[in-house]
Amino acid sequence: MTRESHGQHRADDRPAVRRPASIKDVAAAAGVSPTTVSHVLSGNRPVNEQTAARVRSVVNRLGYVPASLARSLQAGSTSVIGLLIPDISNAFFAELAKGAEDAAHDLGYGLILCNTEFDAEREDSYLGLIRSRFVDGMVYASGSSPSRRRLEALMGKFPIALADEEVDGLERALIATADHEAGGRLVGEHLRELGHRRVLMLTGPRALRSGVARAAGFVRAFRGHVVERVGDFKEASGYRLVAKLLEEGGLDCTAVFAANDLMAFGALAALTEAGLSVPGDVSVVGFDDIRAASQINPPLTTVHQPAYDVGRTATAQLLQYVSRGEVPPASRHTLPVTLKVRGSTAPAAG
Amino acid sequence: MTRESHGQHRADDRPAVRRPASIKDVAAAAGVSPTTVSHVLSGNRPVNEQTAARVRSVVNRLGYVPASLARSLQAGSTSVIGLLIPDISNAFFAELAKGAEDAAHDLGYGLILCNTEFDAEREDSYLGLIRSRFVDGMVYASGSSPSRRRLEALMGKFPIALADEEVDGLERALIATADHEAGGRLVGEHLRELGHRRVLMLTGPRALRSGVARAAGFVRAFRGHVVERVGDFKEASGYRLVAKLLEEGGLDCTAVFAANDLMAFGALAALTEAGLSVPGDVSVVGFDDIRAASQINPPLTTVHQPAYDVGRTATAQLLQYVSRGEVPPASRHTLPVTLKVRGSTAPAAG
DNA sequence: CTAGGTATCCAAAGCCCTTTGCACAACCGC
DNA sequence: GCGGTTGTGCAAAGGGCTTTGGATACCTAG
Repeated sequence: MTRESHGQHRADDRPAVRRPASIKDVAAAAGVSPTTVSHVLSGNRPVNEQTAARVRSVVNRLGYVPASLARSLQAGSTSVIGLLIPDISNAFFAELAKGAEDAAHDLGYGLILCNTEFDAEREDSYLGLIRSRFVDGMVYASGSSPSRRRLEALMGKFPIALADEEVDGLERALIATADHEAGGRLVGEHLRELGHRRVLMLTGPRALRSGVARAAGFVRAFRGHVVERVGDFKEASGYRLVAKLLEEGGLDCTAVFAANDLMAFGALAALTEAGLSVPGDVSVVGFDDIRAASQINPPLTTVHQPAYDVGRTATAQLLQYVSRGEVPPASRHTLPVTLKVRGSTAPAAG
Repeated sequence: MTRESHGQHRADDRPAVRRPASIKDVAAAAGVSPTTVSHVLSGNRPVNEQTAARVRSVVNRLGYVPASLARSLQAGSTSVIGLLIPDISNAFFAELAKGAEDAAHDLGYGLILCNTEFDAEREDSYLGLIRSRFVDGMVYASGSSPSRRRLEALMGKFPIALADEEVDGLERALIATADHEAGGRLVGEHLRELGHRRVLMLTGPRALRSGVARAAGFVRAFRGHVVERVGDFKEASGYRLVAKLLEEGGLDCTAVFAANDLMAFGALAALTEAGLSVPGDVSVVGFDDIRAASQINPPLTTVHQPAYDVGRTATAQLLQYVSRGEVPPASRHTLPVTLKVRGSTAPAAG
């Protein structure tokens, strides 16, 4: 009992946060029932204009704002979705996030940022958001492979859209993705036309289908010798892989194709440090066309991915169904990519 | 008729989304009361191990996950906060967002991304999130000035933290910001030590307090002659201002200090085009240390801002109070900046 | 004068969960 | 045996909102 009174009202101590006005307070102050207040605010049923005016005035005076939580509970949906991405500080995902945010905001939805750092545990904790129905849906862009199984189970029960990502055996899914295979093909053709015959390809983790598609498209179009090294889409890994090869006695390739721009940056740095000139000695190609790609020296030849559109399309598609309480159907939206030829590629030396 | 059959048999069709199991369903299936289920799951009160096991098995079988919405309603808080920024595709804010997200996730909070594009209307709609108590707090990083007044009113009532942002006359606020003044000072000292005596300073709009602080710190430490030109933080303005001075008969300065990296890039381009060598003839310094700064040629000497830490600190501070249901006190956290000396600065010629 | 609107408003039933006060046994030491 | 623990589980009271089926009063028409 003493403990209770301690919490109740510590006389000389004002409460940490004053309880905000509820619909009951408004009703009482206006001399009507909560029902009427609700009707005035929502317009769901007609209310006598005089009464309505009185209610509105009280609402203003008390600064009443309906608790969206209660409304959501009653409505059975929150008007919030999640966006699951590995790394918001990667310009590609930032751009994608912007597209997703725009689409969500257009339809009055909020967007919860789920940054996973490719950490399976973190991803799971964020997927809890949808299982506990705190979000009405989820845009899933490139997660950690360990959770694929879990994702699969979720997709049947909850509205999920895949952005720039594919999942083996998940046919029944809503997917918006750039044309990775075509992107790889464009690079393959470009390097081939420049006379390159031996290329170092820095891929991402094999579990990510998008990366696999890029590599496949490239190999198919290039038709030369391809040395493959597996990285993790981070700048450091591009640097490390190339530096290691150089140490071990030479690259033995006239070009490097990195599966994303960040790794290309890393490769560029390693090459430059080793005294090699780009594109004089070695050509470098990236993928994504993040902003820095055109600002770096030399400007990076890369495949432009419509990151913004991918995010926007995936989200808009998802919401089209979520907002009607439906589970989205299987459908695929493949967005075109383009090759941006810049200064980092040149005809093969020799 | 055709339309309906298109949507599958509608008469006795299952609903679009099956109603998920509630605590009542679990209780009924396990032959206990909802109370007991709650206790089993929360551990708030001891439950007979045999009963608990039975409940847990039913929970698994039904795939029951408590509706976080109901829990939040009852608890009076949602464990979600908002992050309001102008542009997530700007690398600085993406980094800041990452810090904020990390801090939030560490404490089990979700983060709603509020991207405003400097649009006052959009900002207001997002501030509704906090007024309707859908978020427990808000990290506010650089909003549109029109809403300052509104922000001011909010700060008294709701938990809000300012990130890398200052507001005139808003003393009673929780603020985390980089030490802009010190950054300017570092640059001032650096150029002074290199023997520069006349410097062209490209500032940002005077309305932004952070830019003003940078300039003030610089002037104080440099103690030489400073020519000031006002830009707008964009690359083009850096180019334009320098090009114009060169046309009008010479720079008459041995160094340029731009208030951010983008303007420094512009300045660099203008100088190079005019046949001047950097840093041979003129030294150039930027501010922010965005990625491209180290990749440009020559690599840019600049002030590194801890964007990640600013986001993280602002959020962690906010949550420290929010998680206890308190309104955060006025406090200021100034984070240290560092000077990155790279290839764009050298001793003054002559 | 009554049947059938129409305009207004309210009571009560949820939405799904957690918390708290009790009830009921079974058991303890004295 | 008696007051007093422990262990175990339930009923009921919210938390703040929306929705829905009346209730009430007042009218209009037949």
